[in-house]
Amino acid sequence: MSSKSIRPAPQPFLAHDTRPAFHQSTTASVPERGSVPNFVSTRQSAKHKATATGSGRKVRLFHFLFEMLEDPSMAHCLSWVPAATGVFRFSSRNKDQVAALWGQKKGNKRPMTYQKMSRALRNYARSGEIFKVKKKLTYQFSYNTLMSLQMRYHRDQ
DNA sequence: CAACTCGGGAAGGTCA
DNA sequence: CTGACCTTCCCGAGTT
Repeated sequence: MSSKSIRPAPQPFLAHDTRPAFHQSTTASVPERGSVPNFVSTRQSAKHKATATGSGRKVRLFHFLFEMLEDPSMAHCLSWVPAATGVFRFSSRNKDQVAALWGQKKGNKRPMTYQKMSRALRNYARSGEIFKVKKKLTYQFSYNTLMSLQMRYHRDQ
């Protein structure tokens, strides 16, 4: 012991019964036949400056996932879990689609898969951005992460 | 039993 | 060069 993790272990903020108050999933049997998201062209503009107001960092995986979650056309891949703040779940069938898009955005050599992407997701538990919830293919943004994500999203929109 | 999902250790890459 | 942040591999274990 000692010399390991002196931190109080980050924790997810209680999943259940918190008011949604955010989205409002238009849950109504999402047609499984997805296709291509609306944006697609996520090319990187040579060099991203944005050294203005202290922003201008590389896009992180959780930023990307949040944007996917806000895009209705991606509902067949992942979506918010109703009545649970910051909780989202991947579609068992199309989870690799999200991963593939992430991989393309990053310009990886080999195609990204859910397996590999979830490895990165697991590391988020250590840094406290996202936690795994006991349900299959389900994760939860930490409260702080969710808040900053919403601010960035509405600001950059 | 097979297919999936989950959890990490470990090493490799990219970039500011 | 260094650290942050993944990416890729791999394998064991628990579920479905």
